[in-house]
Amino acid sequence: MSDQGSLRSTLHERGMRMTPQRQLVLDAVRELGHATPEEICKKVQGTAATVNITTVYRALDLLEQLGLVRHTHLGHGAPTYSAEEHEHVHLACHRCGRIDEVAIELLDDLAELLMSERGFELDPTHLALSGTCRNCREAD
Amino acid sequence: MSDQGSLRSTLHERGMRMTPQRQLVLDAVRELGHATPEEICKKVQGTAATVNITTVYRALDLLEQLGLVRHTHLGHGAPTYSAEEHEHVHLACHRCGRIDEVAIELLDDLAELLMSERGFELDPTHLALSGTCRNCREAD
DNA sequence: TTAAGTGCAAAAGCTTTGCATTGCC
DNA sequence: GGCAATGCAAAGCTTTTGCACTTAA
Repeated sequence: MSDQGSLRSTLHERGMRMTPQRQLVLDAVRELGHATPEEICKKVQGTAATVNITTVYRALDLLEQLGLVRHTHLGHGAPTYSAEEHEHVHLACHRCGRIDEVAIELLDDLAELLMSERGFELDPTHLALSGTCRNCREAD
Repeated sequence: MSDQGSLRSTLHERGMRMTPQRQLVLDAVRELGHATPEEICKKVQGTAATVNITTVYRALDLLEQLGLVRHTHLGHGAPTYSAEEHEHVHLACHRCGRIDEVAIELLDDLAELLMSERGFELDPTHLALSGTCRNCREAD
């Protein structure tokens, strides 16, 4: 992952800057683990109350282009953003909504299979796997 | 899958009916493969122009409760609905948006692993796997 | 100076809700 | 008649867009 300095350079090459708002959004994403744009906005507004949710959306887009954050569809509703170093596969229970995480290596075999059979390069962190968690199954 | 008759009985037990609108929605879902509520609505309106999108949403909810259709999040934006017998795993290319399908058995090993390690019962049809398709990779 | 970045308001997409009307049983 | 189902309009929620103002290089 790029450090502060190289991030600034990357932005500078594109005629862009690391503004306080963008830094706050990045900090919030890193701190919150995975969070919706609105949650991120709330967090940011804890420090800088006037930051608008529009700016949060724009900052998230930019940070995603830069490869610093990514978003994941954990289930219905809003996507959640997480820092790039937060590399897990998400398991979303569609009964209770709980999100669990497993090591990304669990998908290695599948990824290889998809590549050899279809030429499809799997991005295992982008979407959650959906199903029923142990608790909910046992509650049946 | 239940046939016409048993479907009617199931509905009847709940004090509900198989209305023309619901039948049209079910037909449209089966015919279209996977389609958004709006696409389904357009299709239905080809036959019965006055059917409202509200009714489509309500019919889809009901048909999903009855296990006749299911919805899948193929990526950003609207979910797509497909008939229950339409059992594939979806591969969504996040570059070009193309949707490909692979046999569900490809996930058997993974499903078994998740069950034994986490007690998580995978529902492989609910969410698409995200990545980059061959065309887009070769276009690099 | 000037182009990027921001905030605000409004628009846009998707989905749900409230309510009066319709039509089966 | 009574209740489910429908259509319509309006509201709700998330996200995007347009635009004028601000600010850092």
